[in-house]
Amino acid sequence: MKNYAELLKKHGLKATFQRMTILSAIHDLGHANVDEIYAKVLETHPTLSLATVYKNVITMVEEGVLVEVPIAGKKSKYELKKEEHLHLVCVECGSVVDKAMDHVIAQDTEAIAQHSSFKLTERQMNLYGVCDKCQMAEAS
Amino acid sequence: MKNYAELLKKHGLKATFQRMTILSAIHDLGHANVDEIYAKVLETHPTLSLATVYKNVITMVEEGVLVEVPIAGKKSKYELKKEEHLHLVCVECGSVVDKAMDHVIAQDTEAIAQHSSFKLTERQMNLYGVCDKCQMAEAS
DNA sequence: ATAATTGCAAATTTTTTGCAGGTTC
DNA sequence: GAACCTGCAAAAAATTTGCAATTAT
Repeated sequence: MKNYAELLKKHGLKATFQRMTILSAIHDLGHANVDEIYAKVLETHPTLSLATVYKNVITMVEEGVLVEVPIAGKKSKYELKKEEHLHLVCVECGSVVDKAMDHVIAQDTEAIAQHSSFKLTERQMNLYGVCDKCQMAEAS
Repeated sequence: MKNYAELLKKHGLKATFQRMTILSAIHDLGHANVDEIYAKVLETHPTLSLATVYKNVITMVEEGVLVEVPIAGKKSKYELKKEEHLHLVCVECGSVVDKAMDHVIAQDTEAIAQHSSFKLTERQMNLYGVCDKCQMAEAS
C-alpha cells in the first residue's frame, strides 16, 4: 500500500477514489486483467463501473502509471510500473511472477537494437511454462 | 517455405485451400493480425470468410503451425512457427522484425526458470521502440 | 470556478458458435 | 464414406462512446 494520490498527481492525473481503488486492486493482485481488476474493486466499491475501469486503465497506461503485459492466448494483464523485469507465465494456472532481468539480457538486447538502428524504449519478456505448484499438482 | 499442404498434414490438419491461403498470406506479411490476414486473403480468395480466418488461426496455433505474438496496445499478430527469435516492434508504424535470439539470453533465462522450479516451454521477447525508417521520417 | 472524471446505457467492435452444405483423405 | 471444414448468420463477449451529474484541484 503506497501513496497512490501522490503517484497519480505526479503523472498529471486527478486522484479520484476510483483510480486509487484500481491501483490498490492491481497492487494486491500483482498482475490482473480488466475483469480481475473489476471484480476486486467491487469488493470495496460496489458502484464503480466497468467502463471506469476500462477508461482508467487506458489513461494510466498512457501516463506511465501502469504497464500492459500482453500474454499469448489470454487477455492482457496490467501491473504497476516498476523496475524492469521479466515474467514467468504459467500456462496451467495463469499465474504471473516477476523475475529480475539480468544485466546480461539488457546489454545483449541493447546491442541487437543498435545493430538495427532501432531506438529501444522498452523490453518485455515472457517465459511460458508450468509453475512449481502446477507441476506438483500434475504429479498426482 | 513452400509446401503448406505437407506442413498442415504433418500437424494432423487437412490441407484445405483456405488454410494454405492463410499460411501464404502470413508468410507474405511476415507478421499479421486477424484483420490483416483477412484483407490479404481476400485479394486472391474473395469468398473466404472472416470466421474461417478466426477458426483456423486458433486451430493452427493449437497445432503448432502458427505462433501468436501478443503486442502491447495492439491486436496480437501471428507468424509461421520458426526457430526462436525476438521481435523489434516499432511503436510508430507497427512493424515487427525478427532478430536472432542470442545464446546468452537462452542460457540466462533457462537459469532463471530453473531457480524457480519453473518448467520452461517457450520464450517471447519484444523490444519496443522506433524503427530505422520512422526515425528518419521524424527527422524532418 | 472549471476542467476532469464518473456511471449509465447504448453503440461498436471483436470473437465465437450452430449448422447445412461441401471437401479432404 | 467418415470425419473434417467452410461460410453464413446470429449470438456472445469485449471495448468504446455520449452525456448529464458529480468531483478534484
